[in-house]
Amino acid sequence: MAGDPRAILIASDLFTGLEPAAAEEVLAAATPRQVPRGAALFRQGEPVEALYLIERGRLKLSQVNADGEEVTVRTFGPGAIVAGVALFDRRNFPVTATALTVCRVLAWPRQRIAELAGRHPQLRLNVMRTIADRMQDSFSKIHELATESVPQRVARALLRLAREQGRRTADGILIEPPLGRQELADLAGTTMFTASRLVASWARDGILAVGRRRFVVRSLPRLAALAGDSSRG
Amino acid sequence: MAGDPRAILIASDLFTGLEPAAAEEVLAAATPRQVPRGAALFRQGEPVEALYLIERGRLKLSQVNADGEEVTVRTFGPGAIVAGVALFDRRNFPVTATALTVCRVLAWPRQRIAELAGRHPQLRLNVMRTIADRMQDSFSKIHELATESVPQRVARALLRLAREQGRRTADGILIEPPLGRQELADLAGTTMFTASRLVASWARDGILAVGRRRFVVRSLPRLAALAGDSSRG
DNA sequence: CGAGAAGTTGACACGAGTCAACCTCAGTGG
DNA sequence: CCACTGAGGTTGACTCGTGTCAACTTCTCG
Repeated sequence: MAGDPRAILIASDLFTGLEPAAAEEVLAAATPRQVPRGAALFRQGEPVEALYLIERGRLKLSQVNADGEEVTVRTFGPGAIVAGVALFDRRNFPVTATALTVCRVLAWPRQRIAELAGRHPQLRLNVMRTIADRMQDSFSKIHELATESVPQRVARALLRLAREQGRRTADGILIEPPLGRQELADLAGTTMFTASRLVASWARDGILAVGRRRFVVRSLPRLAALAGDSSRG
Repeated sequence: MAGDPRAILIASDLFTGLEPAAAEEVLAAATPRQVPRGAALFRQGEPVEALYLIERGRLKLSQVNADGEEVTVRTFGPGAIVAGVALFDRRNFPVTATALTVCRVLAWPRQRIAELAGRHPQLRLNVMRTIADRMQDSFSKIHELATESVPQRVARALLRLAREQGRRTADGILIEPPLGRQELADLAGTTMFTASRLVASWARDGILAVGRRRFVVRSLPRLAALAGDSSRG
C-alpha cells in the first residue's frame, strides 16, 4: 500500500526508460538488506556476488593498501547503483563499501541480474551508463588529486556533500549525516589536522558554521569559489 | 596472405573466447586509421563515435582542466581497446587520446560495434571486461596519487613503462618509445624539475642509465623497491 | 652553424604532514 | 545533580618534500 518508497526506487537511474511492468519485475527480484552504521556491505578483494541499489542511507567506497592507508573514492546516497560490474564479469571488488549511516539496500544476485538484463536491454543500458558515470568520476578525482591544492579539495568535498545531501535550514545548508573531521579529511585525501584548520578558518570567514560532527554551509557561492578558480589559497 | 599482423590482433583482449569465424567478421568490419605522432585520436568533450583497437604504436589518455593543466591518466600500447564506452552509450569522451608515437588503430563506428555485440555476446563481454579493468586502474591511480610520494610515483611510472614496453638490451631494459622528462612527469603527476632530479639521482645510484628522451632500467628490483615499500624516500 | 628544444642545477618559498599538548563536550553511572 | 571519562576537535611548533623560477648547458635538427 505504501507506494511511496517504491516510487522513490523506481525513480532511480536503474529503472529509467524501463516499462512499469518490467520495473516491477526487476524490483520484485531484489532482496532487501540492512547494513548497520560502520559495517561493510562488501570488502575489497571479495568476489562480486550481487548488484546493489541504495534505498536509504549513505555508503562510502574506499580503498586500502597493504600499509592500511585508506582513501575514500567517493560516497553514495539513495538511488545509487553499486557494484555495476556484477552484471558482466566474475571478478573481485576493487574497493570496500562501508555504511556511513544505517543503510537499507536492495540486492540482486549476479545470476539473477544478468538474466534480467538479458531480457530487458534497457536495464543493461542503465547499469552501463552508471558505470560510465563512475568512470568519469574517477577521472575527475584523479585530476583533482593531481592538480588541486588541499583547500580546494576540502572545499570541493564539502560542496559535493552540501549539494547531494544538504538540508536547507534557517542558518544555511546543513550537511545531513553527521560528519567528523577525520571523515572529511578522508574524502579530501588529507589529514584531520589540516581539515580542522581549514574549516576553522572558513568558519571565521563566515563561510561555514561548524560544530562537533556538524557542518552548515552559510555561503555556497563562496565555498564554490574556494573549490574552483581560486588562484592559490 | 600476411597472416601475421592479423594473428596479433586476434590475440587481443577484444577477441578472446570468440570463435575464429566471428573474430574474422568483427575484424573485417573495422576500418584502419593512421595517427601521426602528437596528433589526437579523439579529444575530451567530443562525442564518442567509435571503438578503437590499437594495432601499432602508443597512445596516452589525458585530462585537461579549464586552466590547461594536463594529467596523463595512462598510456596504452598494441592490443588495447580504447573508448569502450562506445558500445553502450552516446556520450562524450572524458579524456583526450594523443599519439605518443605514430599509431595505427582499427576503428569500429558506434552503430557497427553495437550491432556486432548484439550478435556476439562474447564480444560485448570482452569490451566490458576491459572497462572493468580500466575502472580498477583508475582506483589504483587514485590511491597512488593520494598516498604515495612523488619518488614512488615516478618509480612506478618507469616500472610500468619498462614492463609494458621495455626492450631487453645489453645495458638493461630500454624504454622503447623515446620519453621526455616532461612526459614522465605528466605520468607521475609531478613537475619536470622534480622528475629530472629524481632520475638523475637514480642514475648516480646505478639504477638507471639516462639520456635525452631515453631511459634504461639497469636494476628492475631496485626500481621496484623505490616504487613499492620504501619507508619514505 | 644557428636556433630552439630538452634537460640540469641551485636558491628559495611555502604548503601540508607530524607530533604533542590541550580543550570541551556528550554520555554514563553513582 | 555532579564527577568522570573518552571521543572528537583545536592549536602551536617544527620539519620536509616539492613546486617555482632563473640561469645555464647540451644536444638535435634543418
